[in-house]
Amino acid sequence: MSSPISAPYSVDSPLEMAPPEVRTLAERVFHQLQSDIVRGVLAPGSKITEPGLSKTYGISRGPLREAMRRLESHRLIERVPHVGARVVKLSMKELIELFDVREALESMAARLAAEHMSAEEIQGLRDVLALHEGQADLKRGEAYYQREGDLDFHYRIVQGSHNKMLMSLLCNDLYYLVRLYRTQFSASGTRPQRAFVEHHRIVDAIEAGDAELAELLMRRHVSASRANVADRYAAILKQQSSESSDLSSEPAESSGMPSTTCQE
Amino acid sequence: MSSPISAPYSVDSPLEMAPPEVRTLAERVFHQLQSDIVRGVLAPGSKITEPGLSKTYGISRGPLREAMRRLESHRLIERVPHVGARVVKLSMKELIELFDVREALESMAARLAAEHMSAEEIQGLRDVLALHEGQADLKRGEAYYQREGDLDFHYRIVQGSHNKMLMSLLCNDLYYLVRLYRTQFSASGTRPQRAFVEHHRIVDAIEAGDAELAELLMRRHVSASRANVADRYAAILKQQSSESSDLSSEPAESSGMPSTTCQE
DNA sequence: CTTTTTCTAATTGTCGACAATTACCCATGA
DNA sequence: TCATGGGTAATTGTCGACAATTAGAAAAAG
Repeated sequence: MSSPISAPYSVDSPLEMAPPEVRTLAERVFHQLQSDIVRGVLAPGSKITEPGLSKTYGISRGPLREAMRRLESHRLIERVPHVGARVVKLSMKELIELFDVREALESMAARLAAEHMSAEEIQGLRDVLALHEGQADLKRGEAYYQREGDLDFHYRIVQGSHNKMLMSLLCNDLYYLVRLYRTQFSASGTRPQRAFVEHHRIVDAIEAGDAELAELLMRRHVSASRANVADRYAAILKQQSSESSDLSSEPAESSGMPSTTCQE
Repeated sequence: MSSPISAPYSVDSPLEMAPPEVRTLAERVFHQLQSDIVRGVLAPGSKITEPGLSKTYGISRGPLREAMRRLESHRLIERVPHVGARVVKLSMKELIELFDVREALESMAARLAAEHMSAEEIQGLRDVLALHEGQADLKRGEAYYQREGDLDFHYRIVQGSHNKMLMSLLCNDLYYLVRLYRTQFSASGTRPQRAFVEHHRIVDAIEAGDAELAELLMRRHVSASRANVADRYAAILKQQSSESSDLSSEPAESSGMPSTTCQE
């Protein structure tokens, strides 16, 4: 059913990697749904119903509910008891918050990476960067490869931190959210080129073992990315409001469904 | 069944707060299990079986599995397909990692709290601190109230950050883990007194709106706490190894059950 | 006595059906 | 015309039973 998307690049990219061992139905449908949400097949804010998905994927509601529970804990869908679930739709405020958390966590990852990354890991990082730029030069596939390549870069640095707690938080909880928003707002203008430079500077700092510099550069890098995304979001929001002056982009407060409940 | 533990202090503590609205069986058993694990009723590393819990709590396996899924995503239990689940048991390395992540996240929370906390919230913080110290002076209940009070303090600062993503990560994912380890290693020596002082300094910085200072002080505070915990852990580990020289405290690598899988 | 193999029992994964709650539509009234 | 009430349909929550997989013990071979 879910044929693993054979990535056109083969530096064993951690993204879209064929799920290690999908031995249970619940896991399979979980990965399928995760992919569908992240790639925009299931639009943000759209309501998803158990009988519907049950028929769509041809499985019973049991495994499906487990998959949905996992999606909920990964913040990809939002559920309210006895009502239903819908694909998460980040408001601009929440998007900023996500990047703020990323800034704190990834700058820490960069510092640890500078301290703990092995020569092989650093070489792998450079390979990703080279591949990444090569495809960007070709100007083919536009922003797609750039986006995935960028995420690959961050992914590897987090892995290089050798901190499993950090890896779990960033790779499992936050990156899928980042990829979700990226289906909507891709980097624009001169941002990609500058991101390239920043990536190289970060790797240089890591290779030199300069933890402080790596941390600082990563902090700036994520911060710049946040500013870019905020601009894009504001622009789109402005465009939408000029078309129809409703405030449908902030359903968190008005509707009865809280976007993120802290005390459950 | 699970009578909400009526806390002896009543500044509407966010911990042990009666679950807002437990309308579904799965939620109830989730909170019950969460409490049992955190309080040590279910020992770390002990295996938990679905039929067993099903009989214990008198419910079917359906809601139970949902509760276990949620516990898994909150890192309180670890599951492997077709094998079973067991209560998480943090190794020293993982404990350090947890505190490292806390340091990055909570220092960020302190900075944001200094920027966004209202006068009422700050007053609430001071109340918690006063209550906290009053009970410590009484020397009654020993470390228990101190621990919960400390967590209350951190909890409120995170809330004061007004960053829902941060609140979710810290309050839902990490604090329960912190509480779990605290059932094993309570603060020792002169650490509680110094923690008091540090708490006050942090609140002072927040009240003064000094974001940078608040961030720095919180970073040091968590770092000091980590050092204390590491010492305690090492001491206990040494004691255990002198009793019986097996290496049972590091089951993550040897056994087939990985402690934290990043790419699932 | 050790090692391998097989078998049994227990546990997990999956399914379909029923009960409980909610949302929506329509009728009735002011 | 709008608000309010009830009723119906759909969705979610829960349960028990069956199938698939694994762990452990017992038995057989070396």
